[in-house]
Amino acid sequence: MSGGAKKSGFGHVVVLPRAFYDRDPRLVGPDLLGKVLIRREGRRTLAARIVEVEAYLGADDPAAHASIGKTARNAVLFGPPGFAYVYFIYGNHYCLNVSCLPDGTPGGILFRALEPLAGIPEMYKLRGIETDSDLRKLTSGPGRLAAAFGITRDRDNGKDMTTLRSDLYIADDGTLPPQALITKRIGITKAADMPLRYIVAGNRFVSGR
DNA sequence: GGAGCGATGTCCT
DNA sequence: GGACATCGCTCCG
Repeated sequence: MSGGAKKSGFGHVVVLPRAFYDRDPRLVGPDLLGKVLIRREGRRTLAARIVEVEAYLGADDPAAHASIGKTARNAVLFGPPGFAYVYFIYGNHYCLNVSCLPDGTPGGILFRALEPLAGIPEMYKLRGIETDSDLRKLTSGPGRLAAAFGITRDRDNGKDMTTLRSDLYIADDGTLPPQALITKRIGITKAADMPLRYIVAGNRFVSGR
């Protein structure tokens, strides 16, 4: 904004409130496109624009972790909205979700791709890849973006993402909502035809084709 | 540039 | 014991 430059590069940002997530994931998903995921990493700020997400529902969605009922692992999905659900997959990768719908009703949004905005050198460091390697591969894919933001289950699962007191939250920086496209979800075998993937039209950081 | 596949930890049956 | 909301490396065209 105007005046003195801020280290983060962001001026007026508004953290998305809990009510934003207290809705069906099929409404929350497209509304998250264009919003900004922010991590306070020590004195540094990591920020990236959300360009690809997927909705995961409850009992009616066989691909959703919540479809098997509440367990120790997926409990966050059954809790109140606006909390981070982080799980470990394929022995190598973490994936970040945010819970939706009121306490007792499961649902969430998986973050699949981001467009880096600030703290890019730190993201490369966290990914453990060369600083001059392809920027598109930095945060394009759920495992990649989690690594770039230093997200782990121990550190972040169950964290409130609706407050500045948290070191991981989502904000609106005033960018106009982008045009959204809806497609089938990626990388699943069950319920693979449900149109629950939301992407920013034409954005080069979107994963897949 | 695309298909094939191994690595690897955790959870649930 | 098998499945898994992935990634990056091969090998082939």
